[in-house]
Amino acid sequence: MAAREQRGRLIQRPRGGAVVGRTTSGGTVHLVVAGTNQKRTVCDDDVTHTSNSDHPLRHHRFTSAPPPTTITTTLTDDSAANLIDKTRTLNHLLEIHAAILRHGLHQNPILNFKLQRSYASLGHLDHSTSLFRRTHNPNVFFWTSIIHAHALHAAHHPHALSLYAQMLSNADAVRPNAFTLSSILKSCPIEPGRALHGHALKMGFICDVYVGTAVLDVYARAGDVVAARKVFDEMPERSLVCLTAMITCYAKNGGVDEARAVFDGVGERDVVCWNVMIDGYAQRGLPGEALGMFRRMLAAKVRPTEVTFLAVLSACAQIGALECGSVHVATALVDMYCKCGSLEDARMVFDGIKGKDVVAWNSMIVGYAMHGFSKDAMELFARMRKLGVWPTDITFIGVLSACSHAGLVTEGRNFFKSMKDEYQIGPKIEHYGCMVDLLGRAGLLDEAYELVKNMEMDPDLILWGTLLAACRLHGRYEMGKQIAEWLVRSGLANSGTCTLLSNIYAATGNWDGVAKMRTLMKDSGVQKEPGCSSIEVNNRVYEFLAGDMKHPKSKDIYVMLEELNMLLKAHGYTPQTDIVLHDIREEDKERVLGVHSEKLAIAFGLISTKPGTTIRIVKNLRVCVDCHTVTKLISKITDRKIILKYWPRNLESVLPKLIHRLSN
DNA sequence: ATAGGGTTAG
Repeated sequence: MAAREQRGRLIQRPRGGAVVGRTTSGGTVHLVVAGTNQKRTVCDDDVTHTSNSDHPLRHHRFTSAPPPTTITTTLTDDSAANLIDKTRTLNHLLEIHAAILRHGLHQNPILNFKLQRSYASLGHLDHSTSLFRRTHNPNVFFWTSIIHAHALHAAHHPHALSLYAQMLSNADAVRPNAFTLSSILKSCPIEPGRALHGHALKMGFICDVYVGTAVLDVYARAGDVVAARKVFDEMPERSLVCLTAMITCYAKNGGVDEARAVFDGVGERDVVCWNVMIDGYAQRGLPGEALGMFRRMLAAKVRPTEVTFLAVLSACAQIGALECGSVHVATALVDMYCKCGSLEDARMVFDGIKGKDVVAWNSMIVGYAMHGFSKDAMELFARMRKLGVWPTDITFIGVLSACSHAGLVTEGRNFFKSMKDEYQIGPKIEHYGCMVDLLGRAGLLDEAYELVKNMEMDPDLILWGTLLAACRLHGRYEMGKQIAEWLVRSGLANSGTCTLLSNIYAATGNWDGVAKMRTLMKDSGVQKEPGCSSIEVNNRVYEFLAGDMKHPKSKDIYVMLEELNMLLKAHGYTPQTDIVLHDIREEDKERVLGVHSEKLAIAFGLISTKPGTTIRIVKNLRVCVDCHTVTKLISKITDRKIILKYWPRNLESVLPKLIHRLSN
């Protein structure tokens, strides 16, 4: 045992210091020892041999963690190989190893090989090396495998080089091939790397795309862009990995533009390729470009990894927007994409999060629910529960509003009940809000009103507003009028209440009431925030107010609107003029409706983006019924996906702001 | 029968 340890040290640090280089002369490869510049031959005795009888594992019994598979007494070469391939834990591997020794199968080089690889891949290089050391005359496969195992971690690179040197100078002189070369190149700094490049050229290995890429990478790591490019240019074929190595080389050595040029020429990009480009921009201090790339990556349906998040985080940090950990950042991104209406992008980021916490689940569930993807929200909730993640009150906001959007009254009632009974989460006013919305939308206004009256807390204006909106939706004007007038009388009303009451008056033809409300709103100073719709085109955010003429393309926008109007009417659309709060002529009402800010934004989106592009509008106020109908029709007529999102300004969070900032 | 290349901090 002591002798083996001593030999181990000897191999790691040969006489004179670490092996860092070697030279080629006339096709013969010699080893150069650092510091001495002496040539040295590693003798065969450096390789330890052990026999089955003295193996420490022979009588090993494992008591902790039962093995996943029972090892039968009839272990064969094939079944043993099979077991090794399926092994995922060290304990199980040790168990199999012991069984192999007990059955005398340890002579089988394939089994030994597989064991050695398994130990290495499970992160136990020590076991792997010790097994390799006990192997008689390892062939080129064994050598390549053990060298590769050492090449995977920078800490073991000197040892990998030492092993390579031993392989060359062994009595049996195992000759390296392209596989061996590509493995050892990973461990090489520029100096032995350059020599190996020469060797690869001489032996014709340089034509191998793996070797070529590894050589390119050696120069890239050393910052020799010219040499790397030369290797790249002379390669007979270029894989995605090779292209990525070239992009990395440029990106890391101050040539983002050159990197981008190569990147643009890549046909099918994978996540690593995108990561390199995103990180390249982030490292060059171009966070806007980095985030733009990230968005493009998501658009290309490439799922981000934690490396992506790191680069994106770095870009965000440069803008000074984020100061939190990576699950949090990823969740913030999910949230951001949900709020911007990009549910697919949000989902892509969500799926990439390792170790999702309940906040991450909540963001995605609420995101789906808020955009009417009730089924997805419910499915995600079920999956979350299956994985044992305990819901919070926010989860139920998502679940309940999903029920509300889908009209699932019974399910909603059950969730509301289970929230208290099963999960011990006391409903907050927001949950009552969801229930009122659910019942209200379903026309069950009396039940909704009862719920509000029996709440353990005082209803707020949002809750009343929900109920009032439902009253208007189902024509329950009397109930709505009573509630709203009471709110106005008790001085609780806000602009929303007044607007709704005006709506109700207008709907019932009570123009005196409408006029009274207008005066009241003016006098009491309750002001309606002007409706404003924004749209992002070519990385710029454009804002529109109702009847806006300030946009340079206003003329085109209005021409487009007129054309749309014609088509809409041909599709049977009639403007819902009853929502207009002015006692004016019918055609004037139509005119007022026709220039609502979201319609202008949509028209602008249609004339300034390519056919088929999704149009995303964010509006600060709720979208009126007419605009909702029109938007759905326009989407159908123009065959465009249109996302019209209500997002109040005062609730705007950091990330949507970030997007706006980046866009300006 | 058994092996290989590209992305991660200031």
